[in-house]
Amino acid sequence: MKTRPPRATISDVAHAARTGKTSVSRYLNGELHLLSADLKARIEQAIADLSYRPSQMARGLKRGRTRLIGLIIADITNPYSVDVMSGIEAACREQGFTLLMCNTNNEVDLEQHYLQLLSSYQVEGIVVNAVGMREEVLSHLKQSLLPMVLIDRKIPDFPCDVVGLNNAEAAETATRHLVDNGYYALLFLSEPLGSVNTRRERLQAFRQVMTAYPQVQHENAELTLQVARSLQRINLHWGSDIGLIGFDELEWAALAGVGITTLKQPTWQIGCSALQRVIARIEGSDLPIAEQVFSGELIVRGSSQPLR
Amino acid sequence: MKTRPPRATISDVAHAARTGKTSVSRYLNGELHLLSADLKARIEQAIADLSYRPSQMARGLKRGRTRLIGLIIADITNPYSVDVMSGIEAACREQGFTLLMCNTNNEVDLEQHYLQLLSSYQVEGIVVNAVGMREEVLSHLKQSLLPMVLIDRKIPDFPCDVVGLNNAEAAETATRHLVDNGYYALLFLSEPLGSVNTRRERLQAFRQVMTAYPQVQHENAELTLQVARSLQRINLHWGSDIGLIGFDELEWAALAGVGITTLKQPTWQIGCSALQRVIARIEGSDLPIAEQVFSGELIVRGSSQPLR
DNA sequence: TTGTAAGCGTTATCAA
DNA sequence: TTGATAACGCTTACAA
Repeated sequence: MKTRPPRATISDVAHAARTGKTSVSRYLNGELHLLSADLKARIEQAIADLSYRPSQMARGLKRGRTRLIGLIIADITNPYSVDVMSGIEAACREQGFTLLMCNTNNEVDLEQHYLQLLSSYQVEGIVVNAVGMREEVLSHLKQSLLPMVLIDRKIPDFPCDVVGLNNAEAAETATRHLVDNGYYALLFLSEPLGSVNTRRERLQAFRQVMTAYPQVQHENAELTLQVARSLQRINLHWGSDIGLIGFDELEWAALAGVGITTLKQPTWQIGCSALQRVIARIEGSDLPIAEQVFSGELIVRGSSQPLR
Repeated sequence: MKTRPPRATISDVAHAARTGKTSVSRYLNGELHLLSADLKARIEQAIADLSYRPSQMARGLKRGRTRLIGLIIADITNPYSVDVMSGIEAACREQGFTLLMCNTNNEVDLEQHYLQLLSSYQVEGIVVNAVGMREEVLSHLKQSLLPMVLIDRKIPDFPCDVVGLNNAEAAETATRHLVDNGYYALLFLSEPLGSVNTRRERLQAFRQVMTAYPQVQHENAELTLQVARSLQRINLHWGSDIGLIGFDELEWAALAGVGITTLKQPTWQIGCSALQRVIARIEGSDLPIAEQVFSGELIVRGSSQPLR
């Protein structure tokens, strides 16, 4: 059993600098105008000598501000989430906050667990990356009274700031692209719609565009066996003259066959904005609850160019 | 400016249950045998009524144990890192620890920043996923006196527990596979070797295997312009009869062309073991510093099957 | 079986 | 300009 040396405390510093804790605290909090040059120097020296770092635990306890922000992610292995995370992380750093990341692995119990956990560490706000999160899980979040911002997905009947993609615009862009490229039958694939706003918005835009092109067959399918049936109904044989556009850019999209056309989301930007919004709430902003959407970008590759 | 209701404290609970803080604390810490059934019930009720959650800040301050573990990752967008992270996260949860994840983005300054940050939150130990981390950065870590475990990569001249892949075995497997499949000229590609043990170990195993096959041409190259030169020297034209094996399994490996053969690392397992090792150190284990290696698995796809 | 009081490392109040 | 001193919410001797 080895035992590590205890950290230096503010009292140690005060003692080494032959002064009181108050002055050291002032030094730490930038109230330098209250300190004589001499005292300032002594404190500086003592801190260096003891390589003292203030305890955020004690600080948080006393001030009630922990400078901690919680991030709840449904699926940490999702590339979209990783990108968003990266944006949030950068924004946190810039604003002097620290991120407590939690991965719920799409499990309801974990969701609860982490929500309580974050609360017990007194995070000042949370960002929820709801991509892939099941609905019954999201509803738990409503209980939390913390400043909170959702990413990508809204929670039905729960007013909350949301930052995400302009789904309608993006779906419209993608749909028109296919039509313009001469495809004569379109299939819209989606996970079960449920009350997930992103899916509904994309589908609605798709249908809207379709009304302008009565000659183009179209169909909607949930990602189940129903897909096969729909393919059959629009008389399309998988593997021959079929186009493909996916939401979310993928690292390997250019490598798979002729390349897959994707609709790229400004993920980093989304993460960054979400964080700024939480911080605004933490600082007490009472702006009306809002939805902030960003435009996507269509990255055209071989999969949406008709074969000759 | 909205103001949120203050959290209930242990005193509030004690008051509501008509008892003292001590009993509530005992209840919270599972010392139930010391409480009468009646008192236990009152406390339970009060906690529920106030939806009280103990403050980990105060707890950590008092006990000196924060149940926090820091994770330093060089590149959060690296799929390998994400997998490892996932394993660590699961192990943390099981052991009742919470993870503070930090992404250094391969930047030296951030490394320093996060090291101090983790220390100021009094994490009880750290795991460093050094994949992609520059050497001069790793050396900063030596300063930390915390229980620490490295993943994948060692730090030169710094004795520390390491968990990772059995690089020699893996490189040997991959090399033999190529030879067995009839390739007659092998090229070993690597980032600059530097003093990075993983790269050196893999290269050494490669050379070792090569001594057994004098008829097979081979060459080593750093991932620079030198690659082109080496390709030329072994008289190989990129695009025709060339095989490929990559370290680390990739989600899309099967989708790219004929598929890319990869050497899959047991990433999750590695993360999990690393965490268990840190915890052992936290609990005071003074086992000798050790290196724990796992075997990789060769996932054979088209890229290592010779074209006819 | 229950409760009182001291103290963890900070910051805030107030007096010197 | 400085510095005691009292909290912050919890755990833990120690008493009762």
